Amino acid sequence: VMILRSRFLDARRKRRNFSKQATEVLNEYFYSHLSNPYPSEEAKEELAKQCGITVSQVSNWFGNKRIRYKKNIGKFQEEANLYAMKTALGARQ
Amino acid sequence: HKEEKPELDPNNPVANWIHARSTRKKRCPYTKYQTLELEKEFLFNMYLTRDRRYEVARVLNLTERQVKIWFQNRRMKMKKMNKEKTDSKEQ
DNA sequence: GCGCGTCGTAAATCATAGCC
DNA sequence: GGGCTATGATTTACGACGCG
Repeated sequence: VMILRSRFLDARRKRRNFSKQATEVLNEYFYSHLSNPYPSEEAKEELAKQCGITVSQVSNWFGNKRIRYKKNIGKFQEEANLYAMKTALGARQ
Repeated sequence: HKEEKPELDPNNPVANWIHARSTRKKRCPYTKYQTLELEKEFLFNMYLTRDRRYEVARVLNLTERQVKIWFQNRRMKMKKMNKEKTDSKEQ
């Protein structure tokens, strides 16, 4: 009964945007691998775990991110700078 | 630290990414009728015979290649749905 | 080699969350 | 509340590679 109920609710649950922290993790990976933003299956599993989402959702996120970034690099410049700075600072410590 | 590199490069980092062929057909969403008929056929059998493929393509006004690829994609979708179902079941 | 299989993806499109 | 854009998911179409 619990299973049926949760499945019913899951099916009808509305999509939510990912948490700020999850988006943070995904963006960090994306911008620190900007020359080749194609995580391996293992990397996707690790990201999924860190973000509390599924591997499929990680794949969707990278697919969307790559195409949207490519379509309008200018729009993402500020974001790119932000994460580049963040990883630079992180690498220094 | 290292000399320059990957981030921040004002030059297009996208240049290295793989690109679709310019000859690729633009995606063309199928009609409700086409999709419904394809789903019915898929329910009947997940794999098409050559004759069946020809018939379906003719009736729905699609190419045999489109029908073949639709079935390939549909099988991948089913696989994904099954995986998600079993994944959520065991936890 | 051919022909059809899966796998991963690009790109367009869909659906709607969420902001102003 | 209503329009509008951002965002996550789904749908076509292929390239790469495998197998019989």
